[in-house]
Amino acid sequence: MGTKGTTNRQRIVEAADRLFYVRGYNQTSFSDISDATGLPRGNFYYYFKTKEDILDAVVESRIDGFVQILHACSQSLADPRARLLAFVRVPLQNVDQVLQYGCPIGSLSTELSKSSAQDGARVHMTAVFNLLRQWSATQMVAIGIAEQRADQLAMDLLARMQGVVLIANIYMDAEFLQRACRDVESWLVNLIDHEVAA
Amino acid sequence: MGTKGTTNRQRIVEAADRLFYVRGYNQTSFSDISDATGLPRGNFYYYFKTKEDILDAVVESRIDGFVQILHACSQSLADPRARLLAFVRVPLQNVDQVLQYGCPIGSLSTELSKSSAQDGARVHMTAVFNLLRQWSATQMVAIGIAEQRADQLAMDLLARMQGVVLIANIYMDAEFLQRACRDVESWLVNLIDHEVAA
DNA sequence: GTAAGAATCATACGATTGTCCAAATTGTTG
DNA sequence: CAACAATTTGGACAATCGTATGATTCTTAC
Repeated sequence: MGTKGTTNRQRIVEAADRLFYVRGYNQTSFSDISDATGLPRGNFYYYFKTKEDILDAVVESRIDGFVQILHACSQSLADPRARLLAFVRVPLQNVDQVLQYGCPIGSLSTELSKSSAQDGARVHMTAVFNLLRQWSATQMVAIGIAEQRADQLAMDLLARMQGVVLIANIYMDAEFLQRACRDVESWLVNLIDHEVAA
Repeated sequence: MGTKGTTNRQRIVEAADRLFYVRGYNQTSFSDISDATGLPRGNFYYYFKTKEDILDAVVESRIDGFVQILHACSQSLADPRARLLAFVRVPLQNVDQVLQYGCPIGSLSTELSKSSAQDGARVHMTAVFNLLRQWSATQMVAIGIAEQRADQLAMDLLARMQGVVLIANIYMDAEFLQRACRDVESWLVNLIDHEVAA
């Protein structure tokens, strides 16, 4: 079978993934992907009918990546609290990228929420948020928080992290990123204690 | 003098302002602005040498708008606490726009933080954030919070609001927007009491 | 070894992009 | 009215965009 084929397809998706993050979706051209991969432009249309198909593949790839990461996190950490705290610390493990380009999910979702592309892209991208949202809520339920409340808190957690990353990106302020992440951590700890006690 | 000239220039800036918000900067073409204003494309280059100059004018216009709003807020509300609470409630007064297009400042800043445009645009756009940051910090200092701590809290406030608006936009969730804004409100109130007491 | 199909390549298309300019129009002043 | 500057206009520009196609190479099965 196409061992080389899937390789090339994967190279396209990987290059597009990074470019969509660094330069944005609309500002990434087929020439950019061509330059990044070394593959000629015409080859793309063998794997993808349109540019939005590449975006869909990138989103799907990101979802797969997160699924793997979250799965590995769930296996290496038994305590749901520890899992959530590890999740909060994710931005601190890619400080430079976060400061330069913001959150890969948040920035792309924001771009796609503009009324330029079809609704398909917007819907697909929110799937990534749904994944993180449901995973976070699941951990909270495991701690002992009611399901409905857990979903609320999961959205709050995503909102806080997105806000922190956005401001850190705007100001390219590493110090703020670290401090604010710690604040989210302690907020989460206090909140869990308080919620479970009730 | 150019009474008609400044009018046309203003019309361009106003149309660009809305289009940059609704469709994004990169996805707004000169044809779009031409269609929105009824002015021919060629006319833009009498007032602006480049597209980025239009962006600069839009940013300047937004700064002026915020300066006026904040000034009016400072005059109508004597209590700094009330001013901050009114600031937090701003997203609730433009719910539909926020849900559809997100925050005018945050989304545009995020777009410009990508490595497509020159640094000039990025720097100019952060000026809007600086305005809100300094104003918020000023209110907190007026309440009795130390200057350095007030700046930290101002950034936290901006981060929380940005996060709430971003998530509300992604999910187009009006209910979350209202609840989360109230949460930020109560966080702010509790925080002020706690900080001032110390 | 050769036919069939998958995969790769170079090239070209029409549309749109931001940019620019040389006339045409308007408005102001002597 | 004439002269001059300020403003407006429509079209043309090179470049790039996403898209598309026909030919070429590679892989595989019989």
